[in-house]
Amino acid sequence: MSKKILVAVAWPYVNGEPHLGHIAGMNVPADIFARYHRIVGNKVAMVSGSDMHGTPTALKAADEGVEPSEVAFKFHKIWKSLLEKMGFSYDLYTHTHTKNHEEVVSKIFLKLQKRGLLYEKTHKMPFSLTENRFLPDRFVEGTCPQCSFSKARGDQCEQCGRTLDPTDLINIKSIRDNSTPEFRETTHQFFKLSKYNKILEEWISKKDQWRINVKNQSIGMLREGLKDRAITRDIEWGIPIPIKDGYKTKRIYVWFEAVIGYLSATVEWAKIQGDENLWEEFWLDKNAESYYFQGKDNIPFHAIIWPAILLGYENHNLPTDVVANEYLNLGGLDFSKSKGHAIWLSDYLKRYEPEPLRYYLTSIMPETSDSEFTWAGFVASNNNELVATLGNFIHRVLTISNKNFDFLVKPKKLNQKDREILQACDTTLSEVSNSIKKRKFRLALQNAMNLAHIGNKYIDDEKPWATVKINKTKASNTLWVGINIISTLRTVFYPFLPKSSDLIHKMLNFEDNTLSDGWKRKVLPAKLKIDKPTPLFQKLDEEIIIEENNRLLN
RNA sequence: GGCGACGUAGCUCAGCGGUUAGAGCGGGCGCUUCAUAAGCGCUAGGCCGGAGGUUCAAUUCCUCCCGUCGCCA
Repeated sequence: MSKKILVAVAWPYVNGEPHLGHIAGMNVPADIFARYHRIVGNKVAMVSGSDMHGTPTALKAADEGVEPSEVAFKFHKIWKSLLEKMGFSYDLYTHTHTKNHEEVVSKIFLKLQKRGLLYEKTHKMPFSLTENRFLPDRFVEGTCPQCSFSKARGDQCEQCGRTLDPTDLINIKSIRDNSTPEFRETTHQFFKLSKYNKILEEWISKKDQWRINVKNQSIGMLREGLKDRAITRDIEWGIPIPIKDGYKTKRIYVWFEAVIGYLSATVEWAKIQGDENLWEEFWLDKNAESYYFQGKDNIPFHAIIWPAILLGYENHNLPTDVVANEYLNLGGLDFSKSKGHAIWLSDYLKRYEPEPLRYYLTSIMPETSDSEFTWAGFVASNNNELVATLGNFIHRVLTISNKNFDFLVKPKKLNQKDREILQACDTTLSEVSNSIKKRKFRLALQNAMNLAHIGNKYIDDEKPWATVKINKTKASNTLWVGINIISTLRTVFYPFLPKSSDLIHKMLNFEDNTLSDGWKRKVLPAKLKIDKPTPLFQKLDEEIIIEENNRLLN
């Protein structure tokens, strides 16, 4: 029974490059999940894209004196290419500055309006007299009324953390030209979020598979009560508002339209597939499942706001799960760009392979609490686990086979131990499967790696390098079982290390690829020729720990 | 300030009312030598953030406090 699985990955702001914190929290788990569902035979649409209209992007453009589109497209290209290099298997990675996205956003906007879920309200906003326009919250600063910090922004004070409204600021100034703005009335569209308070609370209460932080935070917010939110702004960069009068100089506010990207990207993907209605399988079929991967800062948008929009729009599937990760920190410091501490993905990829990083980031994935990236940890994980345990197991079995046998043939009779090992392969398949299904990716990786330990112990116990001299059949049988383990490792590591899996696949002279063999222990050909293997993973020199740490200090 | 999560061995984390708190990695010791000096076994290591409380019994439940992070005001 093939299921339909929508894998929705958070949309990054394109005001900078991806760093390791970004991909550890959303891309890595999403890709594992998507690849797993594909290999078990489910129909997957993994979609995301760049959030082009985010305030940070507009702000960066303003800082550099260029158009927002220039910044957005520049970083969109970078993101897209780096995500590809990491082997993330997006069915579509698009962006929000497309005609298609605008159409879908407009359609939803108009539907909500038609259903009486939007209303107009006027409030006061800072207006720059020198630039003749309204200033976004982050374009003004002034003295914080709480802590007297002189550079508090219009949305928040960086010193005391208080959230602010521009009208709260004392001695307000435009950060663009230091001029003093005046407050003018402006009219905006508000979404009746409050209408969905109760229904969302009931809906989330039933989600017993959701991670505890996601569920409790959402319920907490709902108990406090939702407030209606403005979904338009006085800005030029963004999606135009499909209202004829009075909204020419305004745009849809980014938090409202970016989440719609999940739907619009699926629609775009369907068009590219040549079947315009294909998106409906994921959004209208009530048996379809949808999983949203993102960082913990994004929980309210995915667990409350997006579901509310979907409820207003009618009939579209609500999230099956909102898989929010905590943060990946660096040496105890935040990975945040603004604080200047980051390992950029582009830098990493200049020097190292993608898969050791996928492995390490999965092993320390911040599923339940913040975790820490260290170069020492990275090197240890590569050298001790990938190379020494997994890579070496494969290498030793293939080497002994290649040196001693022209062909391995299917054993006539297996002993008790051999059968137990084959059983362990099957057990591993189901353990990894269960862990991934439950979105426990760290555990799933451990389940997979455990089979390599079992394999190493089996080879140690059976000593085929010795038995080959006295009992060639026994040695051959052991190696045959060993190849079964390798073949199973190829399968269970596929969601995590797809390239490596396909390399193993080739080494074993199998036809087609890992994906096409499905999630099961492959029935091996009766006669197996084993070539001289080349190591799967390379050891890293411990020197790089010092090198990389020095780079971080600069 | 309010809400939420987290705080358990050097590191990454499990556990969550009940015998001496677990795993992987790292450390130490031993075995092995087919393999990228890889592997296997054994072992050391912890007032389970702090203070109270509930209970026959608490790392596990409750309260308060401290710390970290996120969201909201």
